[in-house]
Amino acid sequence: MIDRNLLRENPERVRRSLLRRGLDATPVDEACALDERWRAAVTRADRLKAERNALSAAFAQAKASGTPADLERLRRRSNELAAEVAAAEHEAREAERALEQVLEQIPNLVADEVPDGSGEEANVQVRSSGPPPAPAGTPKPHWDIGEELGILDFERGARLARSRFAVLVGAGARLSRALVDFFLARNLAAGFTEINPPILVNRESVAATGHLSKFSDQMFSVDGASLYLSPTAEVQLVNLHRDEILAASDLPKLYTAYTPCFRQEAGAAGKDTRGLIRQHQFEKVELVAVCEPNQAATLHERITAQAESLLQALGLPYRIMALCAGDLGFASRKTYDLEVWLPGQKAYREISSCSDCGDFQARRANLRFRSAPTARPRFAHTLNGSALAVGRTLVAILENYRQPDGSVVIPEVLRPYMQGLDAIRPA
RNA sequence: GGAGAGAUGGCUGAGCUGGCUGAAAGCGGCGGUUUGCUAAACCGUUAUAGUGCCGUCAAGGCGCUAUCGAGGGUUCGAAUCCCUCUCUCUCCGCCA
Repeated sequence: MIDRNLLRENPERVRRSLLRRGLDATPVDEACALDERWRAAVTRADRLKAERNALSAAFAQAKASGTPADLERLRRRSNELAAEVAAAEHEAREAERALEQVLEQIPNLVADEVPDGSGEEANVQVRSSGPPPAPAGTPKPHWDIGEELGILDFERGARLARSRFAVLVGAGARLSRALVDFFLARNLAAGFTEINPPILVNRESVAATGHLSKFSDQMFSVDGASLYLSPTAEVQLVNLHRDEILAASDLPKLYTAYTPCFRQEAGAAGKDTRGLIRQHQFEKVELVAVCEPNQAATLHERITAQAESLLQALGLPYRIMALCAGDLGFASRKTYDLEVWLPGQKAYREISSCSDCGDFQARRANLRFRSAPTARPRFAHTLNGSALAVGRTLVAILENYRQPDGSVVIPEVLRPYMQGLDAIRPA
Protein backbone atom coordinates (compact mmCIF):
# COMPACT_ATOMS: atom_id res chain seq x y z
CA MET A 1 0.00 0.00 0.00
CA ILE A 2 1.32 3.39 -0.91
CA ASP A 3 1.41 6.29 1.52
CA ARG A 4 -1.82 8.27 1.59
CA ASN A 5 0.02 11.41 2.59
CA LEU A 6 2.27 11.09 -0.42
CA LEU A 7 -0.78 10.65 -2.60
CA ARG A 8 -2.23 13.83 -1.16
CA GLU A 9 0.91 15.92 -1.32
CA ASN A 10 2.56 14.57 -4.44
CA PRO A 11 0.09 12.71 -6.64
CA GLU A 12 2.30 13.49 -9.62
CA ARG A 13 5.00 11.20 -8.29
CA VAL A 14 2.58 8.32 -7.89
CA ARG A 15 1.19 8.94 -11.35
CA ARG A 16 4.68 8.90 -12.86
CA SER A 17 5.44 5.60 -11.17
CA LEU A 18 2.31 3.98 -12.59
CA LEU A 19 3.15 5.22 -16.06
CA ARG A 20 6.68 3.85 -15.80
CA ARG A 21 5.15 0.45 -15.09
CA GLY A 22 3.06 0.86 -18.21
CA LEU A 23 -0.15 1.11 -16.22
CA ASP A 24 -3.08 3.45 -16.34
CA ALA A 25 -2.72 6.36 -13.92
CA THR A 26 -6.37 7.20 -13.41
CA PRO A 27 -6.54 5.37 -10.06
CA VAL A 28 -4.40 8.18 -8.68
CA ASP A 29 -7.04 10.78 -9.46
CA GLU A 30 -9.78 8.52 -8.17
CA ALA A 31 -7.88 8.00 -4.96
CA CYS A 32 -7.28 11.72 -4.46
CA ALA A 33 -10.96 12.50 -4.95
CA LEU A 34 -12.03 9.74 -2.58
CA ASP A 35 -9.49 10.85 -0.01
CA GLU A 36 -10.92 14.35 -0.06
CA ARG A 37 -14.43 13.00 0.25
CA TRP A 38 -13.36 10.80 3.13
CA ARG A 39 -11.63 13.62 4.99
CA ALA A 40 -14.65 15.90 4.67
CA ALA A 41 -16.90 13.21 6.09
CA VAL A 42 -14.54 12.33 8.93
CA THR A 43 -14.15 15.97 9.90
CA ARG A 44 -17.92 16.41 9.96
CA ALA A 45 -18.44 13.21 11.98
CA ASP A 46 -15.74 14.22 14.46
CA ARG A 47 -17.30 17.63 15.00
CA LEU A 48 -20.72 16.11 15.59
CA LYS A 49 -19.28 13.58 17.99
CA ALA A 50 -17.57 16.34 19.94
CA GLU A 51 -20.93 18.06 20.30
CA ARG A 52 -22.59 14.83 21.39
CA ASN A 53 -19.90 14.22 23.98
CA ALA A 54 -20.38 17.72 25.38
CA LEU A 55 -24.10 17.05 25.60
CA SER A 56 -23.45 13.85 27.51
CA ALA A 57 -21.37 15.72 30.04
CA ALA A 58 -24.11 18.33 30.37
CA PHE A 59 -26.58 15.52 30.95
CA ALA A 60 -24.59 14.22 33.89
CA GLN A 61 -24.60 17.74 35.37
CA ALA A 62 -28.30 18.25 34.75
CA LYS A 63 -29.12 14.97 36.42
CA ALA A 64 -27.78 16.40 39.66
CA SER A 65 -29.08 19.94 39.44
CA GLY A 66 -31.40 20.32 36.46
CA THR A 67 -35.13 19.93 35.93
CA PRO A 68 -36.80 16.99 34.18
CA ALA A 69 -37.50 19.33 31.29
CA ASP A 70 -33.77 20.04 30.93
CA LEU A 71 -33.02 16.35 30.80
CA GLU A 72 -35.68 15.76 28.21
CA ARG A 73 -34.37 18.59 26.05
CA LEU A 74 -30.81 17.24 26.22
CA ARG A 75 -31.97 13.75 25.45
CA ARG A 76 -33.87 14.88 22.40
CA ARG A 77 -31.00 16.97 21.05
CA SER A 78 -28.60 14.09 21.60
CA ASN A 79 -30.84 11.73 19.67
CA GLU A 80 -30.93 14.16 16.77
CA LEU A 81 -27.16 14.33 16.83
CA ALA A 82 -26.86 10.56 16.89
CA ALA A 83 -28.67 10.39 13.56
CA GLU A 84 -26.38 13.03 12.06
CA VAL A 85 -23.33 11.23 13.37
CA ALA A 86 -24.52 7.97 11.89
CA ALA A 87 -25.03 9.63 8.50
CA ALA A 88 -21.59 11.22 8.52
CA GLU A 89 -19.95 7.99 9.61
CA HIS A 90 -21.74 6.06 6.94
CA GLU A 91 -20.47 8.48 4.34
CA ALA A 92 -16.95 8.23 5.75
CA ARG A 93 -17.07 4.44 5.71
CA GLU A 94 -18.26 4.35 2.12
CA ALA A 95 -15.52 6.70 0.98
CA GLU A 96 -12.92 4.81 2.97
CA ARG A 97 -13.95 1.49 1.49
CA ALA A 98 -13.89 2.84 -2.04
CA LEU A 99 -10.52 4.44 -1.39
CA GLU A 100 -9.10 1.17 -0.04
CA GLN A 101 -10.28 -0.58 -3.15
CA VAL A 102 -8.49 1.90 -5.38
CA LEU A 103 -5.35 1.90 -3.25
CA GLU A 104 -5.18 -1.88 -3.44
CA GLN A 105 -4.71 -1.55 -7.18
CA ILE A 106 -1.82 0.86 -6.96
CA PRO A 107 1.53 -0.93 -6.97
CA ASN A 108 4.62 0.25 -5.13
CA LEU A 109 6.53 3.32 -6.27
CA VAL A 110 9.26 2.41 -8.72
CA ALA A 111 12.77 3.29 -7.52
CA ASP A 112 14.55 5.96 -9.57
CA GLU A 113 17.43 3.72 -10.59
CA VAL A 114 15.17 1.04 -12.05
CA PRO A 115 15.68 0.89 -15.83
CA ASP A 116 12.84 1.97 -18.11
CA GLY A 117 11.05 -0.59 -20.21
CA SER A 118 7.84 -2.48 -20.52
CA GLY A 119 8.87 -6.12 -20.52
CA GLU A 120 11.52 -8.79 -20.01
CA GLU A 121 13.53 -7.64 -23.04
CA ALA A 122 14.29 -4.36 -21.31
CA ASN A 123 15.83 -5.93 -18.21
CA VAL A 124 19.47 -5.05 -17.76
CA GLN A 125 22.20 -7.54 -16.97
CA VAL A 126 24.11 -6.56 -13.84
CA ARG A 127 26.68 -9.35 -13.84
CA SER A 128 27.07 -13.00 -14.70
CA SER A 129 29.20 -16.07 -14.17
CA GLY A 130 30.48 -15.63 -17.73
CA PRO A 131 29.19 -16.95 -21.01
CA PRO A 132 27.33 -20.26 -20.70
CA PRO A 133 29.74 -23.19 -21.15
CA ALA A 134 29.60 -25.39 -24.23
CA PRO A 135 27.55 -28.51 -23.53
CA ALA A 136 29.32 -31.84 -22.98
CA GLY A 137 27.32 -33.89 -25.43
CA THR A 138 23.80 -33.27 -26.61
CA PRO A 139 21.84 -31.29 -24.07
CA LYS A 140 18.53 -32.74 -22.99
CA PRO A 141 15.58 -31.18 -21.23
CA HIS A 142 15.38 -32.19 -17.59
CA TRP A 143 12.09 -34.06 -17.97
CA ASP A 144 13.85 -36.48 -20.30
CA ILE A 145 16.82 -36.77 -18.00
CA GLY A 146 14.58 -37.25 -15.00
CA GLU A 147 12.62 -39.98 -16.72
CA GLU A 148 15.76 -41.79 -17.89
CA LEU A 149 17.05 -41.81 -14.36
CA GLY A 150 13.67 -42.70 -12.92
CA ILE A 151 13.69 -39.79 -10.49
CA LEU A 152 10.92 -37.56 -11.91
CA ASP A 153 7.38 -38.80 -12.43
CA PHE A 154 4.87 -36.34 -13.83
CA GLU A 155 2.22 -38.89 -14.73
CA ARG A 156 1.85 -40.05 -11.17
CA GLY A 157 1.84 -36.47 -9.97
CA ALA A 158 -1.20 -35.87 -12.15
CA ARG A 159 -2.75 -39.08 -10.87
CA LEU A 160 -2.41 -37.98 -7.25
CA ALA A 161 -3.50 -34.38 -7.80
CA ARG A 162 -3.73 -33.04 -11.33
CA SER A 163 -1.46 -31.65 -14.02
CA ARG A 164 1.42 -29.44 -12.83
CA PHE A 165 2.05 -31.69 -9.87
CA ALA A 166 5.05 -33.98 -9.82
CA VAL A 167 6.49 -36.87 -7.86
CA LEU A 168 10.18 -37.07 -7.04
CA VAL A 169 11.51 -40.57 -6.72
CA GLY A 170 14.59 -42.04 -5.07
CA ALA A 171 17.72 -40.01 -5.71
CA GLY A 172 15.52 -37.19 -7.06
CA ALA A 173 13.72 -36.82 -3.76
CA ARG A 174 17.00 -37.12 -1.95
CA LEU A 175 18.68 -34.49 -4.11
CA SER A 176 15.80 -32.14 -3.47
CA ARG A 177 16.11 -32.64 0.27
CA ALA A 178 19.88 -32.20 0.06
CA LEU A 179 19.40 -28.86 -1.69
CA VAL A 180 17.06 -27.67 1.05
CA ASP A 181 19.55 -28.68 3.70
CA PHE A 182 22.44 -27.10 1.87
CA PHE A 183 20.60 -23.83 1.28
CA LEU A 184 19.48 -23.57 4.89
CA ALA A 185 22.95 -24.35 6.22
CA ARG A 186 24.47 -21.62 4.07
CA ASN A 187 21.77 -19.12 4.96
CA LEU A 188 22.19 -19.81 8.67
CA ALA A 189 25.92 -19.34 8.32
CA ALA A 190 25.20 -15.98 6.69
CA GLY A 191 23.32 -14.83 9.78
CA PHE A 192 19.72 -15.61 8.91
CA THR A 193 17.42 -17.18 11.50
CA GLU A 194 15.55 -20.29 10.45
CA ILE A 195 11.77 -20.23 10.67
CA ASN A 196 9.35 -23.07 10.18
CA PRO A 197 6.01 -21.33 9.66
CA PRO A 198 2.42 -22.38 8.96
CA ILE A 199 1.74 -23.04 5.28
CA LEU A 200 -1.89 -22.01 5.52
CA VAL A 201 -2.19 -18.28 6.07
CA ASN A 202 -5.07 -15.92 6.66
CA ARG A 203 -6.40 -13.08 4.60
CA GLU A 204 -4.62 -10.32 6.54
CA SER A 205 -1.28 -11.97 5.89
CA VAL A 206 -1.66 -12.26 2.13
CA ALA A 207 -3.14 -8.78 1.95
CA ALA A 208 -0.14 -7.33 3.76
CA THR A 209 2.40 -8.60 1.25
CA GLY A 210 0.28 -7.47 -1.68
CA HIS A 211 -0.65 -10.94 -2.88
CA LEU A 212 -4.35 -10.21 -2.69
CA SER A 213 -4.31 -7.36 -5.18
CA LYS A 214 -6.06 -7.77 -8.48
CA PHE A 215 -2.71 -8.11 -10.22
CA SER A 216 -1.79 -11.36 -8.52
CA ASP A 217 -4.79 -13.56 -7.97
CA GLN A 218 -2.70 -16.71 -7.95
CA MET A 219 -3.55 -18.40 -4.72
CA PHE A 220 -5.27 -21.58 -3.70
CA SER A 221 -7.73 -21.12 -0.88
CA VAL A 222 -9.06 -23.64 1.57
CA ASP A 223 -12.82 -23.87 1.37
CA GLY A 224 -14.60 -23.12 4.60
CA ALA A 225 -11.50 -22.18 6.54
CA SER A 226 -10.88 -18.70 5.07
CA LEU A 227 -7.23 -19.61 4.71
CA TYR A 228 -4.90 -19.57 1.75
CA LEU A 229 -2.09 -21.92 0.81
CA SER A 230 0.88 -19.63 0.94
CA PRO A 231 2.27 -18.78 -2.49
CA THR A 232 5.67 -17.95 -0.98
CA ALA A 233 7.25 -17.90 2.48
CA GLU A 234 7.67 -14.17 1.95
CA VAL A 235 4.09 -13.98 3.20
CA GLN A 236 4.80 -15.78 6.47
CA LEU A 237 8.15 -14.15 7.14
CA VAL A 238 6.99 -10.59 6.53
CA ASN A 239 3.89 -11.17 8.65
CA LEU A 240 5.89 -12.56 11.54
CA HIS A 241 6.02 -9.03 12.98
CA ARG A 242 2.70 -7.71 11.71
CA ASP A 243 1.20 -5.10 14.09
CA GLU A 244 4.43 -4.83 16.06
CA ILE A 245 6.69 -1.94 16.92
CA LEU A 246 10.26 -3.19 16.92
CA ALA A 247 13.23 -1.53 18.57
CA ALA A 248 15.82 -0.26 16.12
CA SER A 249 18.40 -2.21 18.11
CA ASP A 250 16.62 -5.42 17.03
CA LEU A 251 16.95 -4.55 13.35
CA PRO A 252 17.63 -5.83 10.87
CA LYS A 253 15.65 -9.04 11.34
CA LEU A 254 17.00 -11.66 8.97
CA TYR A 255 14.93 -14.77 8.36
CA THR A 256 15.16 -17.84 6.20
CA ALA A 257 12.51 -20.51 5.79
CA TYR A 258 12.07 -23.68 3.83
CA THR A 259 8.45 -24.14 2.78
CA PRO A 260 6.26 -25.64 0.14
CA CYS A 261 4.54 -22.97 -1.96
CA PHE A 262 1.32 -23.14 -3.93
CA ARG A 263 0.30 -21.16 -6.98
CA GLN A 264 -2.62 -21.46 -9.35
CA GLU A 265 -0.53 -20.31 -12.30
CA ALA A 266 -3.71 -18.81 -13.68
CA GLY A 267 -3.00 -17.21 -17.02
CA ALA A 268 0.06 -19.39 -17.57
CA ALA A 269 -1.77 -21.91 -19.74
CA GLY A 270 0.60 -23.30 -22.32
CA LYS A 271 3.68 -21.89 -20.59
CA ASP A 272 6.20 -24.41 -19.30
CA THR A 273 3.64 -27.17 -19.38
CA ARG A 274 6.36 -29.80 -19.34
CA GLY A 275 8.75 -30.34 -16.53
CA LEU A 276 9.39 -28.94 -13.12
CA ILE A 277 9.68 -25.26 -13.97
CA ARG A 278 6.09 -24.21 -13.37
CA GLN A 279 4.25 -26.38 -10.86
CA HIS A 280 1.22 -25.73 -8.69
CA GLN A 281 3.24 -26.93 -5.72
CA PHE A 282 6.93 -26.27 -5.35
CA GLU A 283 9.54 -25.84 -2.66
CA LYS A 284 11.60 -22.84 -1.91
CA VAL A 285 14.04 -21.57 0.65
CA GLU A 286 13.27 -17.93 1.21
CA LEU A 287 15.15 -14.99 2.69
CA VAL A 288 13.41 -12.00 4.25
CA ALA A 289 14.80 -8.92 5.92
CA VAL A 290 12.94 -6.39 8.03
CA CYS A 291 15.03 -3.28 8.51
CA GLU A 292 15.34 0.45 8.89
CA PRO A 293 14.97 2.47 5.69
CA ASN A 294 18.65 3.33 5.48
CA GLN A 295 19.64 -0.35 5.68
CA ALA A 296 17.45 -1.48 2.81
CA ALA A 297 19.73 -0.84 -0.15
CA THR A 298 22.66 -2.66 1.44
CA LEU A 299 20.50 -5.58 2.50
CA HIS A 300 19.06 -5.84 -0.98
CA GLU A 301 22.56 -6.36 -2.32
CA ARG A 302 23.35 -8.75 0.53
CA ILE A 303 20.31 -10.95 -0.11
CA THR A 304 21.07 -10.99 -3.82
CA ALA A 305 24.69 -11.87 -3.11
CA GLN A 306 23.60 -14.64 -0.76
CA ALA A 307 21.44 -16.24 -3.44
CA GLU A 308 24.24 -15.75 -5.94
CA SER A 309 26.74 -17.45 -3.65
CA LEU A 310 24.58 -20.57 -3.66
CA LEU A 311 24.66 -20.72 -7.46
CA GLN A 312 28.42 -20.22 -7.36
CA ALA A 313 28.88 -22.96 -4.80
CA LEU A 314 26.84 -25.32 -6.96
CA GLY A 315 28.86 -24.32 -10.01
CA LEU A 316 25.80 -23.34 -12.00
CA PRO A 317 26.09 -20.73 -14.78
CA TYR A 318 23.92 -17.69 -14.12
CA ARG A 319 23.33 -14.05 -14.76
CA ILE A 320 21.78 -11.34 -12.63
CA MET A 321 19.24 -9.01 -14.17
CA ALA A 322 17.93 -5.68 -12.92
CA LEU A 323 14.23 -5.76 -13.74
CA CYS A 324 12.88 -2.86 -15.73
CA ALA A 325 9.92 -0.85 -14.47
CA GLY A 326 7.39 -2.74 -16.56
CA ASP A 327 8.57 -6.14 -15.29
CA LEU A 328 8.57 -5.24 -11.59
CA GLY A 329 6.30 -7.07 -9.16
CA PHE A 330 3.36 -5.37 -7.50
CA ALA A 331 4.96 -4.78 -4.09
CA SER A 332 8.50 -4.19 -5.30
CA ARG A 333 10.28 -0.92 -5.84
CA LYS A 334 13.39 -2.62 -7.22
CA THR A 335 14.15 -6.22 -8.10
CA TYR A 336 17.09 -8.35 -9.18
CA ASP A 337 16.31 -11.66 -10.83
CA LEU A 338 18.87 -14.43 -10.71
CA GLU A 339 18.65 -16.55 -13.83
CA VAL A 340 20.29 -19.93 -14.19
CA TRP A 341 21.45 -21.35 -17.50
CA LEU A 342 19.47 -24.37 -18.69
CA PRO A 343 21.29 -26.14 -21.55
CA GLY A 344 18.20 -28.24 -22.30
CA GLN A 345 16.24 -25.08 -23.04
CA LYS A 346 19.22 -23.07 -24.28
CA ALA A 347 17.93 -20.27 -22.08
CA TYR A 348 18.36 -18.51 -18.79
CA ARG A 349 15.46 -19.10 -16.39
CA GLU A 350 14.56 -17.33 -13.18
CA ILE A 351 15.73 -19.18 -10.10
CA SER A 352 15.52 -16.35 -7.58
CA SER A 353 13.92 -12.95 -7.40
CA CYS A 354 15.26 -10.48 -4.85
CA SER A 355 13.06 -7.49 -4.13
CA ASP A 356 13.24 -4.33 -2.09
CA CYS A 357 9.67 -3.55 -1.10
CA GLY A 358 10.41 -0.35 0.80
CA ASP A 359 7.66 0.41 3.30
CA PHE A 360 4.92 -0.83 0.95
CA GLN A 361 4.30 -4.11 2.74
CA ALA A 362 5.13 -2.74 6.17
CA ARG A 363 2.41 -0.13 5.85
CA ARG A 364 -0.24 -2.73 5.12
CA ALA A 365 1.21 -5.03 7.79
CA ASN A 366 1.46 -2.16 10.26
CA LEU A 367 5.04 -3.25 10.90
CA ARG A 368 6.93 -0.43 12.54
CA PHE A 369 10.08 0.35 14.46
CA ARG A 370 11.30 3.01 16.87
CA SER A 371 14.68 4.55 16.08
CA ALA A 372 15.03 5.59 19.73
CA PRO A 373 13.04 4.70 22.85
CA THR A 374 11.15 7.98 22.76
CA ALA A 375 10.94 8.44 19.00
CA ARG A 376 7.73 8.11 17.04
CA PRO A 377 7.20 4.74 15.36
CA ARG A 378 8.02 4.59 11.66
CA PHE A 379 7.29 1.94 9.08
CA ALA A 380 10.04 -0.59 8.60
CA HIS A 381 11.27 -1.69 5.18
CA THR A 382 11.00 -5.26 3.95
CA LEU A 383 13.05 -7.22 1.46
CA ASN A 384 12.80 -10.74 0.16
CA GLY A 385 14.52 -13.17 -2.13
CA SER A 386 14.62 -16.87 -2.84
CA ALA A 387 17.79 -18.70 -1.91
CA LEU A 388 16.86 -20.67 -3.80
CA ALA A 389 13.92 -22.20 -5.62
CA VAL A 390 14.48 -25.90 -4.97
CA GLY A 391 12.76 -27.44 -7.99
CA ARG A 392 14.40 -25.12 -10.45
CA THR A 393 17.79 -25.72 -8.91
CA LEU A 394 17.22 -29.44 -9.30
CA VAL A 395 16.38 -28.83 -12.94
CA ALA A 396 19.54 -26.80 -13.39
CA ILE A 397 21.68 -29.53 -11.86
CA LEU A 398 20.14 -32.24 -14.04
CA GLU A 399 20.68 -30.24 -17.21
CA ASN A 400 24.10 -28.79 -16.42
CA TYR A 401 25.68 -31.84 -14.79
CA ARG A 402 24.53 -34.49 -17.22
CA GLN A 403 27.41 -36.56 -18.55
CA PRO A 404 27.64 -38.12 -22.05
CA ASP A 405 26.96 -41.52 -20.46
CA GLY A 406 23.60 -40.29 -19.20
CA SER A 407 24.53 -39.98 -15.55
CA VAL A 408 24.23 -36.78 -13.57
CA VAL A 409 27.14 -35.78 -11.38
CA ILE A 410 26.26 -34.44 -7.93
CA PRO A 411 27.94 -31.08 -7.27
CA GLU A 412 30.78 -31.45 -4.79
CA VAL A 413 29.14 -29.27 -2.08
CA LEU A 414 25.99 -31.39 -2.03
CA ARG A 415 27.68 -34.74 -1.51
CA PRO A 416 27.93 -34.41 2.28
CA TYR A 417 24.15 -34.01 2.25
CA MET A 418 23.74 -37.18 0.20
CA GLN A 419 25.91 -39.61 2.11
CA GLY A 420 28.72 -39.09 -0.34
CA LEU A 421 26.76 -40.03 -3.46
CA ASP A 422 28.75 -38.61 -6.38
CA ALA A 423 26.40 -39.22 -9.27
CA ILE A 424 22.92 -40.39 -10.20
CA ARG A 425 23.20 -43.16 -12.77
CA PRO A 426 20.60 -44.79 -15.01
CA ALA A 427 19.23 -47.93 -13.41
C1' G B 1 -15.49 -32.76 19.60
C1' G B 2 -17.53 -31.75 25.14
C1' A B 3 -17.20 -28.55 29.80
C1' G B 4 -15.33 -24.24 32.09
C1' A B 5 -12.21 -19.59 32.70
C1' G B 6 -10.33 -15.46 30.43
C1' A B 7 -8.64 -11.27 26.68
C1' U B 8 -7.28 -3.84 29.63
C1' G B 9 -1.24 0.51 27.80
C1' G B 10 6.09 -2.03 26.66
C1' C B 11 5.04 -5.68 30.99
C1' U B 12 2.30 -7.00 35.67
C1' G B 13 -2.38 -5.67 37.08
C1' A B 14 -6.96 -2.59 39.14
C1' G B 15 -11.57 -0.95 37.28
C1' C B 16 -16.44 -4.39 35.25
C1' U B 17 -23.24 -1.91 41.32
C1' G B 18 -22.66 2.40 33.27
C1' G B 19 -21.08 9.37 33.70
C1' C B 20 -13.56 14.00 33.71
C1' U B 21 -11.29 6.24 33.60
C1' G B 22 -7.36 6.83 27.53
C1' A B 23 -7.79 4.26 31.74
C1' A B 24 -5.34 3.54 39.19
C1' A B 25 -0.95 1.28 41.05
C1' G B 26 3.67 -1.16 40.39
C1' C B 27 7.63 -2.47 37.05
C1' G B 28 10.21 -1.01 32.80
C1' G B 29 11.75 3.22 29.43
C1' C B 30 13.20 8.37 28.84
C1' G B 31 14.83 13.31 30.99
C1' G B 32 16.68 15.56 35.35
C1' U B 33 18.49 16.35 40.67
C1' U B 34 21.93 14.16 43.95
C1' U B 35 26.99 11.55 43.41
C1' G B 36 34.42 11.14 42.75
C1' C B 37 32.10 6.94 39.50
C1' U B 38 28.27 3.28 39.72
C1' A B 39 24.09 1.92 42.46
C1' A B 40 20.23 3.70 45.47
C1' A B 41 16.91 7.70 46.45
C1' C B 42 13.97 11.74 44.77
C1' C B 43 11.37 14.86 40.89
C1' G B 44 9.30 14.99 36.11
C1' U B 45 7.81 12.39 31.90
C1' U B 46 6.20 8.05 29.15
C1' A B 47 0.08 4.44 24.23
C1' U B 48 -1.39 4.48 19.06
C1' A B 49 -3.90 6.34 15.00
C1' G B 50 -6.91 9.83 12.31
C1' U B 51 -8.28 14.73 11.49
C1' G B 52 -8.90 20.40 11.89
C1' C B 53 -6.55 25.03 12.79
C1' C B 54 -1.85 27.86 13.40
C1' G B 55 3.22 27.64 11.40
C1' U B 56 5.68 30.06 3.84
C1' C B 57 7.92 24.58 3.77
C1' A B 58 9.66 21.91 7.87
C1' A B 59 10.44 21.30 12.99
C1' G B 60 6.61 22.13 16.03
C1' G B 61 2.16 24.11 18.66
C1' C B 62 -3.12 24.08 20.00
C1' G B 63 -7.70 21.40 19.56
C1' C B 64 -11.05 17.51 18.34
C1' U B 65 -12.16 12.25 17.34
C1' A B 66 -11.35 7.07 17.81
C1' U B 67 -9.22 2.80 20.20
C1' C B 68 -9.66 -1.45 26.95
C1' G B 69 -9.43 -8.90 21.50
C1' A B 70 -13.06 -7.92 16.78
C1' G B 71 -17.96 -6.68 15.15
C1' G B 72 -22.92 -5.43 16.38
C1' G B 73 -26.80 -3.97 20.12
C1' U B 74 -29.06 -1.39 24.57
C1' U B 75 -28.53 3.84 26.50
C1' C B 76 -28.60 10.85 26.49
C1' G B 77 -23.81 8.29 27.75
C1' A B 78 -20.33 1.67 27.53
C1' A B 79 -13.62 -0.78 29.41
C1' U B 80 -18.10 -1.54 32.41
C1' C B 81 -24.81 -4.36 30.48
C1' C B 82 -26.55 -7.83 26.10
C1' C B 83 -25.48 -10.76 21.43
C1' U B 84 -22.10 -12.89 17.70
C1' C B 85 -17.22 -14.05 16.30
C1' U B 86 -11.85 -14.72 17.04
C1' C B 87 -8.02 -16.04 20.13
C1' U B 88 -5.69 -17.86 24.85
C1' C B 89 -5.73 -21.08 29.19
C1' U B 90 -7.59 -25.49 32.22
C1' C B 91 -10.06 -30.32 32.35
C1' C B 92 -12.20 -34.58 29.45
C1' G B 93 -12.31 -37.23 24.73
C1' C B 94 -9.73 -38.18 20.07
C1' C B 95 -5.23 -38.07 17.35
C1' A B 96 0.24 -37.51 14.03
